[in-house]
Amino acid sequence: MTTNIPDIVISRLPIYLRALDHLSQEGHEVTSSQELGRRLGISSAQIRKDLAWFGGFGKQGTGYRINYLKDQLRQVLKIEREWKVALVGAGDLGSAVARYGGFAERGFHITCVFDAAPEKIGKHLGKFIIQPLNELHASLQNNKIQIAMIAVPAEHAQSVADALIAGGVRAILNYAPINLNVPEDVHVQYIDPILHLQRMTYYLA
Amino acid sequence: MTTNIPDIVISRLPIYLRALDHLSQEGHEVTSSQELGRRLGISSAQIRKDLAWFGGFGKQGTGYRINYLKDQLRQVLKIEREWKVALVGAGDLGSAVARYGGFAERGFHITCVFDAAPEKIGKHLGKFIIQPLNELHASLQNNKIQIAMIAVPAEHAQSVADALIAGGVRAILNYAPINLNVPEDVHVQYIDPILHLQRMTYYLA
DNA sequence: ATCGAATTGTGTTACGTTTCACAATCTGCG
DNA sequence: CGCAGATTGTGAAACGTAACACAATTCGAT
Repeated sequence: MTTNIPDIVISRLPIYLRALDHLSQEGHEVTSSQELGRRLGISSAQIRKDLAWFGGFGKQGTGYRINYLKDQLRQVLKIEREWKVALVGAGDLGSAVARYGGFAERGFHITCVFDAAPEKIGKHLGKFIIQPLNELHASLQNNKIQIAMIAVPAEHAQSVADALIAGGVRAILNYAPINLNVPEDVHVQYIDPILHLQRMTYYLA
Repeated sequence: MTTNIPDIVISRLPIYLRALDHLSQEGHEVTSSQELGRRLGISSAQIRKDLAWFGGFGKQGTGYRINYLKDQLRQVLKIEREWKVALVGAGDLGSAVARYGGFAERGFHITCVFDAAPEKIGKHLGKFIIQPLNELHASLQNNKIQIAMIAVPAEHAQSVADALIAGGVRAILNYAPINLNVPEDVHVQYIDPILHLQRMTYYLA
């Protein structure tokens, strides 16, 4: 199967999964594309089309068994397994990220933390020991790390990204407010709250 | 001019603006759609089309004067002014948000901080005093606040959003991992790093 | 056993977005 | 001055995405 599934479809699957989790918690065992759509503000047709890329997960007349659908989506997204994650930057933002328990809870385990500042090296950040950047390459490779988060100042983000990629990282979550240039086979996602705010003010009076 | 500009166009303007800031800092005075596009991984045609929605900011043969274009974009996005922002939730995440200086730097001034926990009320968070939720409505209206950030647990996010909207908020930046149902005239943006990570694992081996 | 209400999966149509391609214009230089 | 090179703004074409609409199926009620 060489079908090329649109990235925009992939981007919605985690959202469906999140909604399915909530439905589970509320005691539901079965749901429908309509119910999901109502909750998410997405048309039921789109949800069905999205899921159809990966197979027929539902039953006509009945809908979708929530637990089954969750398992299937987790497999599609490859999050039924655990992932190791490197964190670069142990400043305010990096520290907050390292202390946040939500990543490990969801199977993303921070395994290494790096920082450039000599005075921080060797100190603990949560349960991690901060390593110097010159150990980055070796640590990434020893731990076979494919995912990294960047929480350094914008001016250093590109060189950090280059080093991460050289060390084998293929997915980057970038908290630095700058666009990264990366090879085609490397995936980058951006988190910049300012961008979101600036996008909304346009619509305000 | 009742032209309805696509939201996807609006969403790119802050990105252009960020890149223009970097170009300024590097000493450039003029740029072109090509140069911008190269930096951002966006086609030059798209950048020109996007900007053309708002007028001819460039000069044929020459390109765009960076400072002029920045000013124009800031006006379009309504970020040439200062905005007051309310923050709900003073837990780990809320505290990190409150302490982060980047918002004020960009004209988004956190003005009120709210939390449900009685033991936090009246304490300082950075330079803000944490207020109880029952003061939310009055404080929003007194301060004419239109923008809010939600940093409470998922299960309380919807009711907080409802209260914010009742108090006059029209733009919400939601850090809680849940979809919010809001009226048509209210804008919501989401920040959930887990979603970004789960979206990238699909492409990893 | 049959009916009716609910719901999926999907071919088709409608809509939205991006890219192409080029005339128009600008600048600097000989 | 007049030309070469660069670059914008934009109509038209190509591409991508979402919505529509319905046959097929399921299930519970009678």
